Parts: sequence; structure tokens; C-alpha cells
Amino acid sequence: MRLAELSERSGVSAATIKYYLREGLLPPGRRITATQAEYDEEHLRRLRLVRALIQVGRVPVSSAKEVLTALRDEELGWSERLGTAVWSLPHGPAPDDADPVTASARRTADELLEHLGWSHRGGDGVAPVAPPYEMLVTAITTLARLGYPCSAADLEPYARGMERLAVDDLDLVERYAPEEQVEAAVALTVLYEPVLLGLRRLAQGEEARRRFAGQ
Amino acid sequence: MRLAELSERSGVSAATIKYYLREGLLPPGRRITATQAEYDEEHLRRLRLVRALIQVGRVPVSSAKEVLTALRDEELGWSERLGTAVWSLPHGPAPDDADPVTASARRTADELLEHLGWSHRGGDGVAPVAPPYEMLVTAITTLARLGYPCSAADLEPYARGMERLAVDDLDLVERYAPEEQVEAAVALTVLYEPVLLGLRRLAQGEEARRRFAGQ
DNA sequence: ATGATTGGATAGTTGCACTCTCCAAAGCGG
DNA sequence: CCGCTTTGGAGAGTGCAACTATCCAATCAT
Repeated sequence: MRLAELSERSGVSAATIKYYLREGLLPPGRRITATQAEYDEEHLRRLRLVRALIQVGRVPVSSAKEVLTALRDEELGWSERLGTAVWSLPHGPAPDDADPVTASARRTADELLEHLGWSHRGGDGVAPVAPPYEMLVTAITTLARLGYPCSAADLEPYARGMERLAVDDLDLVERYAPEEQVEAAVALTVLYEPVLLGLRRLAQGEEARRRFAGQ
Repeated sequence: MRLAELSERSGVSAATIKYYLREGLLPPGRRITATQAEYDEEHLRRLRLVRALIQVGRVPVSSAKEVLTALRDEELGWSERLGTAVWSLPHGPAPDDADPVTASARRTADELLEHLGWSHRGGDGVAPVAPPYEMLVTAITTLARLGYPCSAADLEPYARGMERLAVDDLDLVERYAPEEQVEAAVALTVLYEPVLLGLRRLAQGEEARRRFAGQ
């Protein structure tokens, strides 16, 4: 199919598709002549994934590129690809280690993870600290600075909850054929986030209604 | 204290504080003379909340203003203030109701919420549909379009998980004095989101490592 | 043959979140 | 009292991200 048809079938404007091609978010089409290229179903699929990551997952274009590059990287195995993709996701401002509040938050996070038996550092050697861990530290620091300190004990039920959901997440991923699993894992990681946050806000509304009925 | 001191104590540049004052995110200081104003601890506290919402919670400035306005609105009761504040939070693109996939997603969401016994529509009368519900519908639609359909049954464990966490959330809020609870609820809703997402990504990493150890 | 279409390159637009510059009034040290 | 600095407000300017519009030569459809 031509770029115009790709545009029509995806609902993404031709100009935007050209932009994504330039930025390397989509691989170039198969060149037919000097001025024309042909796109296939795989391009359509990838374009839809890009739009989903950007619009629903709020992933910046540059990070989306990294995520997609990791997905396609034939050099890496299953878990490296997934790891690289997830680490490319946005994770907010880095913690400021000069700040004593950050140091305390880091201790809280370490205590929590140790208690849970999670290894938050990458595989072997001098692996960098995982972005999700940094994200956690930043959030705990910010809460503490605002006067809402949370201890490892406060966080444990949240961690246990996420631990249970991770089992469901991986079960869901295993429904798919092995060669589809990495993409499925990324899509489910990112696109279940709004599902989770939406359900959480609804659940809070329910619980608040239950407790403070007539106020 | 003067604006300069507010800046120093919060770590926010004076120019940015002026910008927030202009945008109405911070109430004006108490005017001392025609060209000087005095700020107090309450301003400092609010400024820190603004920064936390914007930087860690990824809330746009304009939404942060709505959230803060709702928090301060003396006209409203406890739950209206909290509801208005949470509804002002970003919730992604609205679902496209012309699309049949959206209609199907909406049925899935309705089925789930009915099964759970949650009331996703506001209080009385012709209340608008809750933004978190719309957020959920958009996410389910996007997943379906990408070839990752999820049924009400798939979503139930996630909803149950969030239901349990909402209880903990509200317990945490009730630690604070009644007049502090609305702000605490907003801060915890928004700032626990990175905590939750960070823990989820870490938990997925753990679970993936457990299942696919040597790949 | 000829008018429309295609894909690539370049430049322009929009929105957001600041950031800079200016300025008159105020404070302050001698 | 007099320079010198500081203050807060207003408006314009900046940088970045994500598009969007314009051009253009090659090509395709009739």
C-alpha cells in the first residue's frame, strides 16, 4: 500500500507519517521507484503501536523510538529486549542525591525491596540503577518533602498488590506466540497503565463514597 | 518572607514563582507597600505542592490550577472538592464514540463496573461521565485495536487489586486532620501514581526473571 | 501529453513552560 | 538626603516537542 492508504487505514495524517519515518519510528517502505515506496501490514501495525504509545501511553517521540528500536533488535534475547524497552519509558526527573531527603527515601526503597526479596539492580557487574527504582525514589522523596512521609511498611501493600498483578500481566503475555511476546509485554506494560490508574481513581471514588456517604 | 526567600527555600526560581502567581497557581502575597509583598509558610507549602504535581505528577500547569482552585473552594464540601480536583487531573484523549471498537470497549467497561458494583457516574441527575471511566474506555479501545483485546474477566483482577489499594489509600488519608484530608487525598492520588507504576515495572521484572530465568 | 499524485526535504506553526528584560517604587548605608 | 541595590509586576522572548505546510522533481493514470 502507498503512504496515502497507510494514512487512511490508520487515521494518522500523511504529514505525521512522514515525520515518523524521518524520526525513525517507522522503518522506510520498500522502494518501488525513485519516488515511490510500498508499505505493508507490518507497517500499519507498527504505526498503530507508535500512536498508542504516544497518545495513550504519553511516551515522548524520542523514547518511543528507543522502545521500538529495542523491540526490533535481533541481537538481543527475549529479556534484554524487554528490559531495554521498559527502561526507555519515561520515568520522570532523576532524584537529587545531594538532598538528604532523597538519601532517606533511598533507604526506605532499599528496605522495601530487600524485604520483598526483589533485586532492583540489573543483571551482572556494575549495572546502572533501574529507572523504575529511581522513579520510586523520586516519588517517595517528593511525598516526604510535602509532609506525607511513607515508610517501607506503608508501601508494602502497594508492592504486594503490584506483585500479584505482575503475575496476571505475565500470564496475559504468555497467551501469545513467543515471537509476539516482547511486543505484547511492552504494549501491556504501557497501555495497562491508564487502565490501572483509571480503575484506581474509580476505586478511590467508591471507597470515599462508602466512608463519607453524606458529605 | 519576600519572593526571593520563597524562591530560595523552595528551590524554585523567582521568575518561575512570578509566572505561577500570574497564572493563579499561587495566591498573591500580602501587600506591604505598592511594590512589595510578603509570603508565609502556607505559600511555601502550596508552592511545593504545585511543583510536585507538575514535575512528579506530570500535571499540566492549567490543570494544576484547576486542582488547586478546587482544593481551596470553601463553597464545596469534602467530597465535592476531592471529586472536582481528581476530575481536573489529565486523563488522556477522549474516546471516539463514532468508532465501533470504542462502543465495544464501553460495553466491556460497563460490564466490569456493574459486576464490581461500582457506580461510575457522578452523584445525581444527568451527571457527566467520570474522566477516569473515559480514560479506562480509551485504554481498552487502544488495546483492542492493537490486537490485545481484554475482557471484563481479564480486567477484574486489576480492578480487585485497585479496590484493595483504595482501602489503604483512604486509611492513609484518615491519618490526617479533617481540614488537611482533601489536600492529602489529592497529593496521595497523584504522587502514589509514580510509586505504583515504578513498583509495577519492578514487579514485572522480577516475575519475568523468575519465569524466563536464563534467556 | 498532461494533470494529479507520490515521497522526500525544508521550513513554519502551535502550545507549553518557563525565562529575560525592563521599570518604577522601596529599602538601606553613609 | 543621596546614591545604590532590591523588589515585584508586566510583557516579550526562548527552547523544546510534536506536528503541519509548502515545494519539488519523478512518476502514474488517462
